[in-house]
Amino acid sequence: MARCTVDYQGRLQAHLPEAVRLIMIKADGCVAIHADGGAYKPLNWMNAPNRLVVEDGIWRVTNSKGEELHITVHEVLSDTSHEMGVDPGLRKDGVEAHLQELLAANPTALGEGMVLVRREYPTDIGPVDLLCRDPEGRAVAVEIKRRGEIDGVEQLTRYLQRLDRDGNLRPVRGVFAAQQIKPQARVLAESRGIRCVVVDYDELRGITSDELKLF
Amino acid sequence: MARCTVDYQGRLQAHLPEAVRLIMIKADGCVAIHADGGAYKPLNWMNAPNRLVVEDGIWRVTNSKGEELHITVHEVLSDTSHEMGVDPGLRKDGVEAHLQELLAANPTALGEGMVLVRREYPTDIGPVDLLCRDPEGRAVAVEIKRRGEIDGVEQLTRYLQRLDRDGNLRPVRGVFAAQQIKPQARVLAESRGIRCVVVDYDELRGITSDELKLF
DNA sequence: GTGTATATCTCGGGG
DNA sequence: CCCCGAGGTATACAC
Repeated sequence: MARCTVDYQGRLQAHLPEAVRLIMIKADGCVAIHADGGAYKPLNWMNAPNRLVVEDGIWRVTNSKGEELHITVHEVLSDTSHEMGVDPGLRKDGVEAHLQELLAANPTALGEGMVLVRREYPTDIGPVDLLCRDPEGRAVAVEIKRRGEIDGVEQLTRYLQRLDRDGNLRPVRGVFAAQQIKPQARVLAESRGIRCVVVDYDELRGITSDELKLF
Repeated sequence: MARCTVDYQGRLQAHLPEAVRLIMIKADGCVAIHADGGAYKPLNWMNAPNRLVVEDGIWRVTNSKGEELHITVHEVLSDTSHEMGVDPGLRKDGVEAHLQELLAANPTALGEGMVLVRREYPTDIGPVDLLCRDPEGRAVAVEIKRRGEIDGVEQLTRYLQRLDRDGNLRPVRGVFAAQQIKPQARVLAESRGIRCVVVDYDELRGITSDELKLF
């Protein structure tokens, strides 16, 4: 805890007038300067890897990209340090990757008789989440989101344009699959002939468990 | 500082096994749980506004959206508190808004004889950064970015489609202006007839200062 | 409140 | 190293 003034120069310029703040330095060397409010984002920071030099009450933090953080410490109110060891890390469930796994295992949730060709089907502008074939054997590109917004429709549109150049696939239809689809995104998708599918994560997980029980 | 176990349920599910971590609570009530590394982002957090109830060594943080953060505190290693007062706040320079100001003051940096019509020209899907007229009086929509990427080209494309419906403006040309333009973004822009302009922030600032000196 | 755009976004994965 | 995509994105601002 210290009364300090801070200047950052790098991707932009920023200045913090003198005030009392929390300065946090982690084991990897990263520095964060927190005010007493405003969510988890610090006012100023410098990520690892960096170099910290303290001289005449001024902390100069620099990195290889030429960014500089200068902390002028006017008064130290408290200075504590703790050994913490390695953190075992965070386990997450329910992100897009899981939705993709579940849909890859249950492509019929995207439409009657749908068959998976492959996940992360590559194009020269990035991979399509799923490439499938419908019952008539036509190619279907699937973009999966947790929350379906306009950006996702644009992304799928770019992939469709790309895939349509491939004679073995053309014509490629599009499916936009999400747990929730915003009205604007739905309008844009449907105006481009892209079918929207709302998927239920818990239901999908149930189907997969049921199948596992059956076999 | 505490040895703790953490569970979050809300927009996803997440679990943190027992370990020593820093638990930070700010004046606005927001909670952040930090490991000793990994930049400024906490492992888990709950933003303000929320409600914190401590009972039997379990901290239950809930908010109105139905998100829940449970911190099971096994051992408290240190517990400190500081009064900090109100922070005077951060001054920034060099973000997109400043680039927009500078280009609005110097539209000729976007092309010979370019004249500003207005900043933040409204459309029904959001405001265009700048609307200008070229020397022949034709409308030019300008999208400004610090770093020009594909999303920005898509954004400008949507605006151009919208603006082209207006008989007083049609046909509207597009200019994509950024301090740096990624190759993919340039290819996409130019394939859509959008002109790319790389602008130098410092040079632009210099021009503006020079003009101020002249008058 | 939704909708839109920005961010020193952060973070991770793949070439 | 850059590029690209996801994020409990957060944050600000307009409607």
